[in-house]
Amino acid sequence: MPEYPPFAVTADLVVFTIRDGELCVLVICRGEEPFAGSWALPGGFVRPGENLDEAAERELIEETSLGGAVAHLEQLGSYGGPDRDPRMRVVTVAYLALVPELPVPVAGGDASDASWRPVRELKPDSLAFDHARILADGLDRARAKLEYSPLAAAFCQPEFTVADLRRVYEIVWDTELDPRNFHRKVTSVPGFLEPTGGTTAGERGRPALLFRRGEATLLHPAMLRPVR
Amino acid sequence: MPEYPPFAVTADLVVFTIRDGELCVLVICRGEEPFAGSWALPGGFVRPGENLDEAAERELIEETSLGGAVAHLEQLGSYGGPDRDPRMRVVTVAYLALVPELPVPVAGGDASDASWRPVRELKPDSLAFDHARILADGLDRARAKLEYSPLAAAFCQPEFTVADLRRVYEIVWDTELDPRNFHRKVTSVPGFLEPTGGTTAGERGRPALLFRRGEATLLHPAMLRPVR
DNA sequence: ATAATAGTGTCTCTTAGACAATATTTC
DNA sequence: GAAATATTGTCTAAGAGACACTATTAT
Repeated sequence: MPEYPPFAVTADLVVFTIRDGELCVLVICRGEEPFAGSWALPGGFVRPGENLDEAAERELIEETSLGGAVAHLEQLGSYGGPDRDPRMRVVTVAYLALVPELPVPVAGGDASDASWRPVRELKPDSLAFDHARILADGLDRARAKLEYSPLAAAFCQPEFTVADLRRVYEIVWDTELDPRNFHRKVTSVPGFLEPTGGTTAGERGRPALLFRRGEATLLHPAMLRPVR
Repeated sequence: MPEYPPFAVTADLVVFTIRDGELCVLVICRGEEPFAGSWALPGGFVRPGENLDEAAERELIEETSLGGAVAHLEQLGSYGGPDRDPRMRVVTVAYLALVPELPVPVAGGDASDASWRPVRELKPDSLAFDHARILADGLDRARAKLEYSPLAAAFCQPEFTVADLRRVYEIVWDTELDPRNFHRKVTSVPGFLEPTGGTTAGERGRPALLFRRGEATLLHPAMLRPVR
C-alpha cells in the first residue's frame, strides 16, 4: 500500500430547533484559538471504532441528550479544504439534525457553553472555520426537505396539531401559509398524519385534533413553497 | 490539540453515462487484494494541497478526460465504517458524475483496465468494499435529480433533440414517457431548453429541432416520475 | 354575544395525462 | 404512397390557491 496523507476526521452537527417562534441552531462558544470567542457548530473527532453515523449520533446525544430515534439525523455533506483548520488537515462530515423544543435548555456534555441562537441573528463571519457555509447548506437542505418529506414533524412534540405543523413550515420557510389550504393538504395525503383521538384544551378558540407522524416517508404530491 | 485518530481520505466516483441505450457506470477491475478481480469505483487519495471537489475533478479527468465543466459533478456522500477497508481506516467522499457518451472508450490514466458496465448487469456482490451501496445511492440521487433539475442534459451532447433528452429520462428511470406530453413539458418551461436553430438530418422521419441547455437551474414544476 | 381558532366547502386556474391530428422526412 | 418520427392541439381530471362559511371553545 502506498503512502497516504493522514487526515483528522470530525463529525459536526447542524442542529435545528424552533424556540419562541424562531428557527434556532445549536452553537458552542470557542474557548481556544483559532477562532477563540467565535461561535462554532458542535462536533468532534470520529473515534476508531465508530462509523460516521454513530459518531454523529454520539455527538448529538452528548449535546442535547436526544438520540436519532427522537430527533431526525442525516448526513449533510463533507468539507475538507486544505486550509480550513490551520492546525492540521481535517475533513468534517457534517450532519443535519432536527429536534423538538427541549424541556431543559441544553444538556451538559463537556460543552456547557452550548446555546441556541436564532439563525437569522447569526452573522456569517461570527462563525468559526467554514461553519457559516455548513450552516447555510443545512438550512437549504432543511427547507428543501420540508417540501417532499414528513420531516417537519421532527420539530414537533410527539403529539401535535395541524397548526403546530403549519407554524413549523412558516418559520423554516419564513413565509405565511393559508391555514385552510394547509389543513386540507396535510390531512388529505394518506399516511402523512395519524389522528391520536385526543384534542387540545384550555386554549383560545375551538380545540384542535391531535396527530402524530404517520407511516408515509414521502409527501406526494409535494407541498409547494410559495414564491417570495 | 489532543491526539486524533488518523484517517486516509479518498474521493471515489460514480460516473454514469448512457451507451447503447443503457445506463452504464465506470468501474475498474482491481488487480490487488483485497477484492482482487472485483469491480470497484474509480478513485484515489485526496492530496495534501487539494480540497475535496478538486480531488474528485482530478480523478474524473484522469479517468475520462472530461472535466466538471463538460460533465456534471457533485458530492454524493461520505462513507467511513471502521471495517470497510481491512488495511487502514479510510473515509471515502463519494461524488456523482454524469457525462455524455464519450467518443473514445475511456482515456488512459493509470487505470487502463477501466470500463463501462451496464448498471443493471452489475451484481451487488461483484463490487469491492461498500461500493455497491455507493453505486445504489448514486443511482437514487441521479434518478431524483432528473425530476427537478435540468441535469438530464449532462448525458447528452452539446446539441440534442427533445427525443434525445426523453430517452435519457426513459433509460435512467427505466420507464416510458409519452413523447408528446414530454415535448410539451420541456419546451414550455422557460429557460430549460434553448433552440440552436439547427435541425437533425439524414435520419428517418421528420427532422427534429436542436436544442442546448438553457439557463434554468431548476425545473419547476417538476417532471413527474411515473409510478411503476 | 364576541372573539378566536379549527375545520369544511366552493370556485377557478394550472397542469398532467391520454390521445387525435398534422407536418416533414426517408424508403 | 407508406412508414417513421416530430410537433401541435384538444379533452379531462387532479390539485393548488383564494376565500366564504360553519363549528366549538374561552371570556
